[in-house]
Amino acid sequence: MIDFKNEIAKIIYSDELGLDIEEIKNMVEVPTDSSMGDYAFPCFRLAKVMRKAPPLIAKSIVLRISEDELFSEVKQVNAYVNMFVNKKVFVKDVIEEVIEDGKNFGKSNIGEGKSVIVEYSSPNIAKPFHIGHIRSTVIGNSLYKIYEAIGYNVIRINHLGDYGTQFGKMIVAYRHWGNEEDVKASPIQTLLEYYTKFHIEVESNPKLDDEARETFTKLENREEEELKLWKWFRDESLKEFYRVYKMLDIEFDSLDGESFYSDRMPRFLKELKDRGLMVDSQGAQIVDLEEYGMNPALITKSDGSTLYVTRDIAAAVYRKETYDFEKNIYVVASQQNLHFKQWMKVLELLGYDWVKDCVHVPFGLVSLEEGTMSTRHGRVVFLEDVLNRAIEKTKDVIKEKDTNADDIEETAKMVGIGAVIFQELSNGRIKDYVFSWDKVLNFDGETGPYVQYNHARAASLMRKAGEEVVNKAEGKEIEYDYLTSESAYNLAKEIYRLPEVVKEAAYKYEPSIVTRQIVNIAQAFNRFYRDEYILVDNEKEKIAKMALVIASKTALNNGLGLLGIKAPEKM
RNA sequence: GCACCUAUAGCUCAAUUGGAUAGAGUCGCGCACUACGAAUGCGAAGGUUUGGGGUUCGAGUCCCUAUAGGUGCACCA
Repeated sequence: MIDFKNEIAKIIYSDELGLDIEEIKNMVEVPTDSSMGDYAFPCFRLAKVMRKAPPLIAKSIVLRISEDELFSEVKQVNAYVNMFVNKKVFVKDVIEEVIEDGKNFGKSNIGEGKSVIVEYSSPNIAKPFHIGHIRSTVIGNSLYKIYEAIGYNVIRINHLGDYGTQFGKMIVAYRHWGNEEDVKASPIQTLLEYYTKFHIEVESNPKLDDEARETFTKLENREEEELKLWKWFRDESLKEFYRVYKMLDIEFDSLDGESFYSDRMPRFLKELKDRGLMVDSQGAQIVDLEEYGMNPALITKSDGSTLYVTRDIAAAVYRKETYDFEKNIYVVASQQNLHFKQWMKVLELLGYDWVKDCVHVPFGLVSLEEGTMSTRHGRVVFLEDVLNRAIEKTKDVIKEKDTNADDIEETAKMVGIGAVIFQELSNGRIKDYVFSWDKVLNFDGETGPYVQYNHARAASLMRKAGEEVVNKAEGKEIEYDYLTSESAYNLAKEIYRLPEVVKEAAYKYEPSIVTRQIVNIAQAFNRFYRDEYILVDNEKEKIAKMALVIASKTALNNGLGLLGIKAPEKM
């Protein structure tokens, strides 16, 4: 597609400005009010260099941009150069590109030949998969799709919380009060009960804590009995996690969690010592970070066992050496901001300069109306329940509306689960939010079902138009004179933006930017649908309009795909 | 106490990174299903961008400060 900002920058560019084309391109903006133009160039910043009043500069620029093929009108308004693009050229350019690219529309090859790692989901073994986990899981999955779309080879890592003192406690609890059948029947629930019981019992019997630490040390030393139990707990938990991953259609390339790095740590302990970074403090080994305004990083406990700072250091180095990433992205809650700053600083002090390519992508807290989530106090909403209820709700809606959905079961899954994912990805990640059933089960307004609905409606139009018309539209036998209306043009404009929005989302690690754009496309499609009757008798007009319908459907489908949401043909 | 994050319409959120008259959805109100899907559309209403200073041609956006909420701060992850 024509890169209008770039075209404008090329025209405006001249040596005396002291700016390169890329800088000028970044100055080109889209006016908030489209009646002022499709693109605008503010001249304030040039005033200093050129020693001329901004409006005069604007005037001189206007003279250099001819009203030719690309622009139908260029005018100066105060310090701005306002440009209106040639609608016919623009609509043609967009439609032909989308039809040609099809499923690849929105993609680019910026990342070709390069790898990024996305670490996401990372639940703790033997703990329930609850609504709090949806954020990392769904944001990470979307970032994977977004980075893949801009050409990167993406490695998806589920950094399981499968190690640490907690497993010492779990094993101790199992030995005291557990039995095999209960665990097999309902692994996570049972293991959680043991874990909770441990915390109650330890109040009156502090020796249990010592026992747990010893047990964990045995696990670290890979003693057979402990290792066997640990592996069993892990496998049973994973089975339950995968039920949810399957519903969400999410996969991973690696499940190497914390345990995987357990035997890779001595190397770093040595490096830290050799560099004189390791300090003894109250029996523990620390790296002092006071001069960087941080608390010390705890490397090993007084009993010699390691902590998660150490494991994250080992993990980062392992990943660099294994995958040679350009970027190593961690989708982890903002509560861990300090932790990430700490271990990254330690790596920097060790001289690993690539640590600058490790990015923590934080997100805000999910709480319940009753307060912050707490499995031990029963304040928890399971993700699986949320998905199931969304599916049930969708079934009710389908029955009530008596729609033309073919397979109710399948459609309800697409729409219900899509609604939950969409909701999660519609706000900026850093925002905290309070989980609400009303909100997650609301399908009106700027929601997943709304976007899917418009996609289904476009599909419906294609079915009604018939194969012949669709084929001609896809064969680009299009008379663009039929697509000159304001609503057709605005729709094309929103579709046009998708590829650049994908890049922005990648660069900012922010899927919600894509979410917002597909809402814009759906809204513009709706307006086009309202303003113009599409299945007209005039064959050529019908084909032209169908081409725009197809382009809209493609854009919606691809956009939803980047969020990890399916686009039903009927619903 | 210190550090980081957040604060925009009744509610949930945007605002092209410092640009023109701050936009959507939702709630409530009033409309529209006898051409293509009402999970929809249209209209009106809704604002001292938390308060106060500052920086400059220009500030919701940057700086300072106050307030409110959240998160984190040594042997859990």
